[in-house]
Amino acid sequence: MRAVAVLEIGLEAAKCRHCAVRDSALFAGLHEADFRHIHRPIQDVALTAQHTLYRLGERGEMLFTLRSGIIKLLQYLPDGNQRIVRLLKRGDILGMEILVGQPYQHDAIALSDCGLCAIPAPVIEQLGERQPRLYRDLMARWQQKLAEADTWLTEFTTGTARERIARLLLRLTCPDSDQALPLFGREDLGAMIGLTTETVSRTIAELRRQGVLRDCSANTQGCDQAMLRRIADGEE
Amino acid sequence: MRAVAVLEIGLEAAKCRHCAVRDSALFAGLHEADFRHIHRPIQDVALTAQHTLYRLGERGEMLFTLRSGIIKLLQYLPDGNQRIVRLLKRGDILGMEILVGQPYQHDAIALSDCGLCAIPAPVIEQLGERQPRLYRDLMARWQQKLAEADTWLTEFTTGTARERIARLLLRLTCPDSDQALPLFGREDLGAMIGLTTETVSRTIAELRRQGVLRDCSANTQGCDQAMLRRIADGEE
DNA sequence: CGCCCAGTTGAGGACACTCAATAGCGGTGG
DNA sequence: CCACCGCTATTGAGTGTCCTCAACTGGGCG
Repeated sequence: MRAVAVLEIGLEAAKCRHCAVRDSALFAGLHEADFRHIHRPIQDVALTAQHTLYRLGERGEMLFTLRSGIIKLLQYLPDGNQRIVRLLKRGDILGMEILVGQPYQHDAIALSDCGLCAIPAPVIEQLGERQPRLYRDLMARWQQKLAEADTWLTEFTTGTARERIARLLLRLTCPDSDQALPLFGREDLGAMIGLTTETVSRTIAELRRQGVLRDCSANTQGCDQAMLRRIADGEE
Repeated sequence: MRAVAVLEIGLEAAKCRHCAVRDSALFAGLHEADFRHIHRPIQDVALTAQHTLYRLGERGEMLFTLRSGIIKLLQYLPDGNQRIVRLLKRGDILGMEILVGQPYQHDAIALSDCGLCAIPAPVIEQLGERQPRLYRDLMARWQQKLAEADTWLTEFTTGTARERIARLLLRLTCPDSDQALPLFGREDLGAMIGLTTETVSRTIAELRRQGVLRDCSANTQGCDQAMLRRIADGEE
């Protein structure tokens, strides 16, 4: 399923100044004057759930800021199995590898409907010359992604299925900081923590029976965070 | 075991020009003139096997270039178990997180005797102002580490013990590109791929019985790379 | 010589995987 | 409107792999 659903709408760069995610986004540190030096269009992209933004190995010249929605980054094993190596959420950047001359390193697929900004790499390079601070921000982003990757590795590949799922649910809940969490497909959940869909399904069903999870709405679950934390730490 | 074995020898920065790993190291892109602007000492550090270079959570101001030896980066699970998230080899940089104001993110422990250069963070910042290219190199390094982390995740957390160990052995062999590979302790091997020491031991013993591995010298093994590759891909 | 540590091997059991059948939900077309 | 289809989630039974606990081996070193 290719990115047929990508809508492209040319935008004045000036709009970035008032972007909903400007503070958390790449341009947070820029001054008003800097925006005048953006000479190539930054495009608005809408990506519907299940569609692909880019594929592993493609050479592109765009990087993306995620304004809304959730995107998964996929890698593949020799045997064809796939593994989700990261989730991206509001404010995150995708495709930074373009800046250092590499092709995209993953398949990027929307888990929900998404809104993004597509930024041509040359724009970043131009801005970087006037505002070296942009490079520091970029380095900080890379470092953050690296730290996340390390945590992902330690948390989601060790311990029992029950522990891993508890950790995953906690991590999916935190961003909103309340107790609601959207449940993705069992297959996706499995691909994040290295378990089969059946095991994920069984474990989640059991958590529900024990009252740790409660149905809220269609795809949302309420959860007992304290209990999840105990399970995650192997105390239960 | 703290870094009691660290020997520090003040060096003239000028020596970096003739460093054994200069081409592959951080300063590869610098010109002769740039070296005159290094005003703080870059120190030579020797770290013996099993000793700690820095610990998770410490605030330091040094980053390090690894000239020789191998270093493991460790993270911990809530239950106290540890996981090796990355291996560093000749030419790699440790502690880059210092540059973006973070404390060290891992325990860094030598797997073999190591030689390093300790570079104060301010030196990088000074050089970066005259040579923006340094920032690009740093970004490329971060990206490379991130790609490695993703591969590590996909290769070493999926499939049977046999497959994972084959993949690990291949990855440990490749750097030297011949067929010799140093075998670390079983416990370390297990911490890299999420298996117990017993399972690692059993699997390696079996590979030896099948002739895929042969004893060479004390800690070195010869291996049948073609066979390992078949096993790694799940064909055997 | 005997201790200590790392690696090896064994037996038993728990856990997650595989294969397979069933249930629930939404959409489509008669 | 309802029957049918396809897809996902759930559940079950049986098996295999890996973990746990424990004993044994062999080399290095005091």
